[in-house]
Amino acid sequence: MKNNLAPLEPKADKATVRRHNLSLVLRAVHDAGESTRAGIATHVGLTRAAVSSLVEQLLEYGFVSEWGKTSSGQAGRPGTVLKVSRSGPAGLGVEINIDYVTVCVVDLAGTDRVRLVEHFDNRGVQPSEVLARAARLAARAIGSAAEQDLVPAGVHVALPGLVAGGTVRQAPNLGWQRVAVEGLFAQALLALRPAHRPLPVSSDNEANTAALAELWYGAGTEGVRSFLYLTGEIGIGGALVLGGELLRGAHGFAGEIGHMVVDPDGPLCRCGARGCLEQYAGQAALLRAAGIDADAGVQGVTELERRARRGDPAALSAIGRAGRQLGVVVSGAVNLFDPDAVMLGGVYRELMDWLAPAVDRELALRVVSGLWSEDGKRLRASSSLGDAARGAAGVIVREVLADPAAYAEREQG
Amino acid sequence: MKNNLAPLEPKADKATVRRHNLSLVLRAVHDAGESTRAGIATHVGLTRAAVSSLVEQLLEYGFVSEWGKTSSGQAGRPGTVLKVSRSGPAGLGVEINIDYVTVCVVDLAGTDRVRLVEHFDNRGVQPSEVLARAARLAARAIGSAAEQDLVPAGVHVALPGLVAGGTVRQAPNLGWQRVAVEGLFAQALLALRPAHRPLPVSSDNEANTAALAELWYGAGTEGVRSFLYLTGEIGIGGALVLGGELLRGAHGFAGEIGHMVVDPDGPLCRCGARGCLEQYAGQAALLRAAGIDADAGVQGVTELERRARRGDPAALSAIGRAGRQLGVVVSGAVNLFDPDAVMLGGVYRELMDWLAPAVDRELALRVVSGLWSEDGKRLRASSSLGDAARGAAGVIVREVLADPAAYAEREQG
DNA sequence: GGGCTTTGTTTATTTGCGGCACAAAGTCAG
DNA sequence: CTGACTTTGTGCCGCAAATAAACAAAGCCC
Repeated sequence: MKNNLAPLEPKADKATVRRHNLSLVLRAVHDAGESTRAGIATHVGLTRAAVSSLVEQLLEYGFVSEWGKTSSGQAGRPGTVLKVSRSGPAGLGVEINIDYVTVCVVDLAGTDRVRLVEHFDNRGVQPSEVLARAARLAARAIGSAAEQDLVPAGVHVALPGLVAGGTVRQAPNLGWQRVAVEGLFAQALLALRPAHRPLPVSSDNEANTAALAELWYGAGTEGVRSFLYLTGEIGIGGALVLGGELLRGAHGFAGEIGHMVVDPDGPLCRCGARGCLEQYAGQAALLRAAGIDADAGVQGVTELERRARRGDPAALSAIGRAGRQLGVVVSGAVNLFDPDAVMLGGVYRELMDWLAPAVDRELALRVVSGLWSEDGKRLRASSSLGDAARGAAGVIVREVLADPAAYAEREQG
Repeated sequence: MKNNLAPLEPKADKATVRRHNLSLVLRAVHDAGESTRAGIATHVGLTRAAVSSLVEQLLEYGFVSEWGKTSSGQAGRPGTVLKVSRSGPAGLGVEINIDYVTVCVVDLAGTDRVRLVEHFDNRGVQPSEVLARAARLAARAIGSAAEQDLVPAGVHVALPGLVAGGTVRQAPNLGWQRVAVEGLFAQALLALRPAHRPLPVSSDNEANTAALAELWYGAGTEGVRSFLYLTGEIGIGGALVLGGELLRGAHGFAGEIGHMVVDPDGPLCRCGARGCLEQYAGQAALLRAAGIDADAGVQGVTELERRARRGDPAALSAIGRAGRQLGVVVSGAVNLFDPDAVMLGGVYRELMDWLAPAVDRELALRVVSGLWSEDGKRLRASSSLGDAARGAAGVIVREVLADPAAYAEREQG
């Protein structure tokens, strides 16, 4: 009777209703792209009067703006066009990766308004040094944003590693261990802008925010709200999106697909175990199998693609083998999670043409629900429109959209 | 901008608030076991006046009942004791399995009030025949419940197979394919009780409801709200619970762990693929490896346990090997899903003592977050208190608890 | 220009919670 | 035993936010 109590959600009252409907209307305006009070009212089921009142408040706070009248050839009085404001609150996303840092500012409508990239090999550099560098870039982005009347509501930092509770537990590719990123980044940013109010800082795994970018900004995946996202880089990152929500797991470490097992007695992995997927389908393994220098990095992958395109047998068989192993593991993940689609990102995107058939074959063979083969487009390359930085910025944007009242109170009160 | 729109949730108004708070108070009473209006008020954050009004309504509908006064030695006026009603709405759970059918009625407090089991080999029998048999048992259970003033609010049917949208897509162990269980069961039940209002019928995978039973009624797992549940039977069933919610996947087929891959070139599985976990750690494989007749069923497992207890080397090595393979696959699932715990049910429960060390070793080696070894109790045998039928009944109970107003309206209006 | 339609606002009404006061029913100190 | 104190549960009033209905505004169409 007292077992495994679900924590009770907070009570509801008038204020809750208002907050909820405020967010509802804002998101309706967001999703419609262009709409009127009356349109929103019929869409969300509120009366026109209620929507009017809510929109008035959203206008006041600067979340939406009016854009003249609808001049459609329809009968009746034309409505006032509502759009999500192109100025005001925005999201700031930071991606810290092996050899670059990307910072971007996304407005409420979801468009990328500022983007700064700095190439620099972060391996072996002191974390605080890297974070300070990222903070400088972020500060510049905030400046550019201000020129467009955009004010970041928060920063979300994405990193390649296990991150939870504001700290990087480990990031093997960066060589980091137990780094309090949120604190360090906030500190560095505050030092650069001492006059300003500190920006709320949050952090996440890079694969997670990349998956969210795919969800929110990806092209050609309309209606896909549950998918497994894989990104082949130095390591293999993964993330799970279920019903439009990121699956973070009990401690925030979900999605680590790179160390699922292909062969329990396979080659030793740097994680200490044997036969991890990374040793078969990771970038280094892929290049090595094709007879290319495994440390060649991005150039190596382009070279591999070139050879595959030429029909080089060694390249094709290397990709095919990796694809099969990838398919074996991914089919397991699909059996566990039953997603709508599997998206391949990172280096897999370039190799998709040769990789996909092998992966798909294993999926069709091994996915037990028998649903895999029924329609063809369930294995896809990830869209180029979403990257980890944009997803990170999107996290902030979604927070504002989910509770505009909270943001407004924070700013005003 | 118009990408992957999340469906907007319904608007909120006064009625929504009332429904929400009604459920909140009811669940608070449920969780506390015994409480007073004032206690609930401070716990959920509402005023005593509001709670009074809500409780009055819950009393009227029969969800809670008063049980005299608190006679604690505390100063102040004693409060009226509130408990979840032991009569009124209840949950009816039906588990249809290979060689038995279990039906049980669970009251709002979560106690098992009626339980009927019928042993019968359902393999190869016409689905409609099996469902009719189950419906007869269910009708008897409804009768017994009525004698205790319990009225089922709905039936939830659990089956060993892929079930979604009210139909069993396939249940290899029963030999079923595309059976519309909900419709057939509802029809059979209605035929037995023509005078009564038809009971809402829903259905689910048996592993899913077993996992929910573990969540709601299991012992010794307080605070564990995210776990991977495995049940070794003829096949290997699995389910994922995340933050107290069952993870069903995009089509309802999540949790199929039995066909994750141990060795891509391993023995052929009846699913058509090679090297599935089931071929290594399934009941048949386990018995065969230990030199016991694989068709011996439950007796075979008891025999295996006896031999293991005696120290029979063949038995121990068979279990150890299966444990290792199980551990390999489960570690992959843990990396992907990052649960709090892994629960082993079914035949694994009896073999836990010899199985667990091997499984745990692989987990400690392969779980990449490095969290596995930090505390010891993350691999557990599932509790004996929860079975699939009870979990199924619990699903109905939770529905009522989640929206008592809806239930009351359905009954009254 | 008058009828029709649609939009957005205004006004009155409803409803559910918060705040406060108060009666009820106990404990505790002397 | 009695009065001070504490805690519980319940009226009563006010407020906020949504609904309902009426109305003015601003276009189409004949």
